[in-house]
Amino acid sequence: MEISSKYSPQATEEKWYRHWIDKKYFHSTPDEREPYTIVIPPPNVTGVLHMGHMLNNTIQDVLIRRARMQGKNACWVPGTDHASIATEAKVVNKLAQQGIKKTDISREEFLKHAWDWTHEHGGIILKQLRRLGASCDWDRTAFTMDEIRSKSVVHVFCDLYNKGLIYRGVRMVNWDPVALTALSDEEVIYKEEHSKLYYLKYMIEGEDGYAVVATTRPETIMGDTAMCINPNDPKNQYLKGKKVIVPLVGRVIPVIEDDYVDVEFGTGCLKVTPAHDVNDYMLGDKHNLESINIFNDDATVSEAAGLYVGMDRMAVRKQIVKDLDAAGLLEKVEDYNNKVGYSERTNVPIEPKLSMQWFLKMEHLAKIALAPVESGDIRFYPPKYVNLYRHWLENIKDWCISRQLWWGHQIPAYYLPEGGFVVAENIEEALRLAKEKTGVDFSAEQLRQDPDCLDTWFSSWLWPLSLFDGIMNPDNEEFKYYYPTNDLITAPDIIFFWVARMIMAGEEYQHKVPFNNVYFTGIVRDKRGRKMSKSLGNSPDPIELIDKFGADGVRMGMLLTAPAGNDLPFDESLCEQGRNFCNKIWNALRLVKGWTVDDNLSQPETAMIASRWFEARYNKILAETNDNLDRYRLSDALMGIYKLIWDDFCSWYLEMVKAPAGCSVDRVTYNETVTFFENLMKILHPFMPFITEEVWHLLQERTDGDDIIISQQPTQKTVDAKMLDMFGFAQDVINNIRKIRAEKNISFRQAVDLLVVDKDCNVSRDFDFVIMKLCNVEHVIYADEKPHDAFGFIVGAVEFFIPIADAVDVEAELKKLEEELNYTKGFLKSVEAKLSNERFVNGAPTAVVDKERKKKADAEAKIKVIEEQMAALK
RNA sequence: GGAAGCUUAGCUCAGUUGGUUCAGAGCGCCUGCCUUACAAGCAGGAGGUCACUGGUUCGACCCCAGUAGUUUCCACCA
Repeated sequence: MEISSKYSPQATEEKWYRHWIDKKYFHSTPDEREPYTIVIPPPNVTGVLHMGHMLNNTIQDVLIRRARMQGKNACWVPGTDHASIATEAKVVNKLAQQGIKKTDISREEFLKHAWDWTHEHGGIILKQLRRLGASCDWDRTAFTMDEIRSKSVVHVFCDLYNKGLIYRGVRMVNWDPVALTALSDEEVIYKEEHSKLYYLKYMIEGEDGYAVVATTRPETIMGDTAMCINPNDPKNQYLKGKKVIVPLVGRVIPVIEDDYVDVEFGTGCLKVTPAHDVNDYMLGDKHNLESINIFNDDATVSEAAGLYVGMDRMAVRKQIVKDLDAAGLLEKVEDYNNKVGYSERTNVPIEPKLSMQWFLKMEHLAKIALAPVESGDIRFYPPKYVNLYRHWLENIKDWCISRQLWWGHQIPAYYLPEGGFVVAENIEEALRLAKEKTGVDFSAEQLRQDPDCLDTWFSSWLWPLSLFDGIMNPDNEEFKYYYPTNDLITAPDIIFFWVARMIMAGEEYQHKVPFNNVYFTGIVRDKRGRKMSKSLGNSPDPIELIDKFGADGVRMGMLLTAPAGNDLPFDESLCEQGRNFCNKIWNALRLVKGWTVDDNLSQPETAMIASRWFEARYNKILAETNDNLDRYRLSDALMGIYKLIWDDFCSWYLEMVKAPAGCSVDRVTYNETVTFFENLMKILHPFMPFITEEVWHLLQERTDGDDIIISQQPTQKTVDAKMLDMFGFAQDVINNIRKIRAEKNISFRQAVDLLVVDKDCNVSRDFDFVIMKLCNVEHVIYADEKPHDAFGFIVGAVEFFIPIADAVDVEAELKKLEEELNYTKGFLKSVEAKLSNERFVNGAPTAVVDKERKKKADAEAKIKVIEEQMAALK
């Protein structure tokens, strides 16, 4: 059979993915098997695949494929998230390009545009995941705004409202002046900035003097309604009871006292702007101050300010500084580093704003979410995130869940014509409640639904429940079968946004955890350690990578350096390594497929030994692999398999069993080799699904449905440790011979003899044929005497020589032996020191002491051999 | 300001209750090879005071304390 010397992934990958889909291998329905469930962290519906998704979904696919091959009913549910702010922003932009302003069209018209956009761009990312080989149950693809999920969200809102956990009120919230919506605390990112600290003069009313206030935001003085000092501040006692004049504005404001003010900062005088700062708001509340909102929603100056009306806040800052300076009211300006909150989505500075919003009380939910993580019902990998999680929950504030957006789940609150509101899952129910509340019959038109929609995460947090319709229909068979899910694979930056809240929802609605294990991936960075981002342009296109290296190659590249929770410095060369590995496997296949089998041949001794050894080696690595996977150590598991295939199978086993050029191989060896190969492909399959399926089918004719993806993982057998030990000795011998060949420039083609001086008959002769084959040794001769012209080496306490007619450099040989002698003597000394130490012999466990005694005996034997050899050379 | 993590070979990282010759792996690097599966390969090789200082112990990469560097999270005083 002609097989190309290079593995070509493109055709293979497409072929097998289609085959798996046709066979419905990804599809799961409840049955008597143990379920294994993963729900995908839903990507933004209009997003495109980036390296973070690649990592995350590769890991999920490894776990799901392994579970499938363990005989579990594996179900990986895919879906997308409507991503309220992000998607709405995209639609607004698109409309703007067409000259349409959001404010000029109705909610219904806008939503139609949004749905069009969603249908046009939605799901691209899910198609891209297919290229990666993701074995999601596509029949179950869900969307956070589809019917079941939407109903679930509305139901949960009403339920929590009825439980008294959701309330509406005026609070200081984080306002995004570009997206024109409130945000939750989690959506604000603080960035360090080099800014200025401005010292402004506030004239004291009725006096000549003035007080100086230090501020980073001079543009907010139009909203000042007080100056605050610390009552215990000696340097500002003179201001007590006074009134001061806001510069430029001319408004007279009182000096209030509060020990909130830091005496050390600036001048100890604080301007109080209750409408535009969280702490000032608190002060204003406490001291009954007036609150003047000087900004419009888009952060331009409002009429209420009286000055600079209509200008943007940043422009005002520049202008007002000039004006203050011109008026002699600016004392000085200092450089200052502070942190400014930015909107996670639109990347503009947040404006604290007083507004009417909906909130979810968190005290109760935080409490029920902490318990399962503390108790270990949910395990975090790596566990360091437990601390982070606990700290957040213990300091949590109420969750602002309303957004002034249209793309999302509209808040199911209905306002009555004469004030007041009812919360209901639908309009009929709302009408009923309205009548119950007021005694009046209203028509649907008379009720006005709250125009705001809910935070995207208010739907995401129900994901593991709502995917199986567990909110609306909690008794259904599917939900009972698949929930709780097993593993959640996600990035640590959404531990609060998503992970914590899913646990809350799971506990609140099922009194059950939504998943048992959470695997936190690292963040994919570039070679220089920078986070991959669109703006930096340092993120490779995953699809191009797959085109270049194959999906299996890229998967391996992602996994090789990705222990849980560690950042991943991504480098294309990792994918190259993955591609090379595919090629290695491919060539091993070419070798085996090139063999002709002769049924009349009996199995050579070398092959017999090789087979026994590889069986042992394989079982050892299989045990390690299973252990690694059980502990979510995917990189280590993959590396173990990589070395098992490349080093043990290809470099050792195949070299041992392959017949000389032109000769046939016996039936037993052939069959054993194919079986080994198959088993290797099975344990590799979860990591590299395509090439393993291809090789599986090329190794043997398969009946319909005999596919590796649904095969069972090999069972683990006991490891023949003695065999591994003995073979290790033979490997030592072989490596020594190769080293001598390399050092002495003896070509492999030139056959040599091997002389063994083994007085105590320590060494098993079973491996002689192996040594002969792998080192091109013509004769293995057991002798009592050392030859004269020979290069020697020692393994254990056995001497080996390669006689060479050419002169042996006695000096060099002696030097080599001398070094080995010194090393062994030094080693012996340290062992003897330990053994002569009474406290060691009495204190250490007997097993440890026995080991030391054995080390001593071995070293002594070796020293004796070396000394004899040196004497002979002299 | 508070908290947590990290520091082992040129790079990325293992090292699971202190005890095998325990100082490791992969990649990279160097040397020699187109040996009839594979140059995307084969064989061999070199590289490290385990951040630093002190302590506990018969014995420390491992446990404790401190120092330095670094990363992340939380909070935020204008």
